[in-house]
Amino acid sequence: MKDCIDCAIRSRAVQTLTPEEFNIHRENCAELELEAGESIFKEGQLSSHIAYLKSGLAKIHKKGIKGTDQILKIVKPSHYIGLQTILLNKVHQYSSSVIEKSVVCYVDIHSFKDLITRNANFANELILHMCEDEMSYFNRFVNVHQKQINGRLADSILFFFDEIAHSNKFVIPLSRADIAALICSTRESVIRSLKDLIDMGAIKVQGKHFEVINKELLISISNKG
DNA sequence: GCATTAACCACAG
DNA sequence: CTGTGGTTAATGC
Repeated sequence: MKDCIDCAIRSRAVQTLTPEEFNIHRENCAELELEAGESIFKEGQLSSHIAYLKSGLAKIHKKGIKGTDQILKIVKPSHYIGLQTILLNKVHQYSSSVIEKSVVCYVDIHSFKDLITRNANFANELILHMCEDEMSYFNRFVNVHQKQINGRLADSILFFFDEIAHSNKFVIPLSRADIAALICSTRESVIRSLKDLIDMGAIKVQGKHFEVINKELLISISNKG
C-alpha cells in the first residue's frame, strides 16, 4: 500500500496539515491505478469518498436528456474531483472517469470533513480550489454559448496545448464524439471543424495526435468565436 | 429571398 | 469509431 508520506504531489490543502492531522489523512486514503476509460465514480452512487487525481487525465461528465453524456470539464493532475458532495449531497450528482492511464487517490469523506473543521487553512485551500473551479465553469459557459463551433474547438485545442501538453505535438485522449460532448456539438461538426482548422493551417491532426502549427491563428479563431 | 451554420441521418471504411 | 455527403431547420443580411 502506497503512503501519503511518499506522495510527491500533495495538494496545497494537505500541505497545511499538522503532523497529527496528516496522520489522520493518510490513514483514510487509498491510491488506485486506473486504466483509460475506467470510472472514478458514477452519478447516482453514494459519495463515500472524494478523489484526488495524482497523474493522468480525467473527465467529469453528466447524463443529459438525450442519453449521451455531456462533458463538463477535463481534470488535470493535482486537482480534486467530487468536492461538492462533501457538504451538498450524499449521492454523486455527476460521473467521473479517467481518459488515460491515471493514478487516483480516494479520500474518505468523513476524515475530510473532520479536517475541514479542525484546520482553517485546510478549509481555505479547498475553498480556493472550488473558486478556481467555478471560475473555469463561468468562462466555459460563456465561451460555449457565444462562440461558434470553430471557436469552441480552437478553445479546447488550446486548453490541451497550454495546460496539458508541454510541446507543439500532443495527444488528446478523446474520441471525436467525446470532443463533441465537451464543446456541446456533434461528432460530425467536430470532424468538419477539425478539417476547417487543418485547411486554415492552424493545426495538423492524425487521429488523436494533434500538432499546433499556428498558435496565433488558433487564438484569433478562438477570440473571434 | 439568399447565405451561413450546424444538427440529423445514412452509409462506407 | 471515423469520415463524408445530403438534407433540413434556424438565423441573419
